[in-house]
Amino acid sequence: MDKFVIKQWKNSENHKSERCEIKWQMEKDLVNSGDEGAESPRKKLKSDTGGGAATEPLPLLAEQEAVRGAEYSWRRIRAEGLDCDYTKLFTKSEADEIFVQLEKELEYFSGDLTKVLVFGKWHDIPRKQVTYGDLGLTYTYSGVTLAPKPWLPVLEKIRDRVTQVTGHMFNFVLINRYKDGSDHIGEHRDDEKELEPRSPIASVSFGACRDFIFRHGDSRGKCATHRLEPVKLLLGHGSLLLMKYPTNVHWYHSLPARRKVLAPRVNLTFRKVLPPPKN
DNA sequence: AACGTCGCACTTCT
DNA sequence: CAGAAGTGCGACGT
Repeated sequence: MDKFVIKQWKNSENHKSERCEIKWQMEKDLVNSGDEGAESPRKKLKSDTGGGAATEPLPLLAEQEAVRGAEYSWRRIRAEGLDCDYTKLFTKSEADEIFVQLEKELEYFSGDLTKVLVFGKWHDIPRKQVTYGDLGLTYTYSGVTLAPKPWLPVLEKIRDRVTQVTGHMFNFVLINRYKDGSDHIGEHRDDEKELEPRSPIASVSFGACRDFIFRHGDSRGKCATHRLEPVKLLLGHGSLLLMKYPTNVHWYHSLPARRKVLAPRVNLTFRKVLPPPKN
């Protein structure tokens, strides 16, 4: 399966580095991404000694324990107004297979749907994007309205696993593909008005392991009113990050550039989108 | 607010 | 240890 993944990747159009380097990185990413947990292994990342800190070692949450027994171990990520749970959703071999299938079957948006409107200016987004979900829903984001394509079996499989493990149902998924470490997404909150209020968002990742950073809204800028440390996670191959209310009220999140990452990552954020208002 | 890019200061790597 | 590379984050835009 690894060979298949690597072959698949070598046929991809987006890279400038040596093939052997890419192959090596891909192997490394896939090997490393299986069990890294939510906390960065890098020493510079603060452990929970300090102020707004974040992570405790793996207690199981009662309701999920009832559903899945000890099969999934969860890491709670907590800070003031931040409430997330992280677990490995798929085994490495399951995740490898799904990743190959996603790379083969997903059809990303092109043309106008690859741009966002900010301050009256159109920008190409530094990633690829597509939405799938129940037909009739729409999702509007920075000047672009995205209509979902119909569910694919592989997406239903992921969605159903998320439901099984979290007890939450989702009718929509926004998919972002980061071709390498230069692709990224800036700080934002998922506060679109067509999201069901207080519903959690389930973020499932495949491929390269990437840093993921939360910053408290009031800690940003020159006149910050709070001084909360950013909360930094690593999102690994086959992982699930469940972002629960009220995380998205006060915390911004981003996937920063990581120039040394050479392999692609595909991220799926499952959401509960309200049906369009009747007119 | 938006959410991207840019520039600069700082840190980490080699 | 010094220069290069990588990162964090505020400023800016319409």
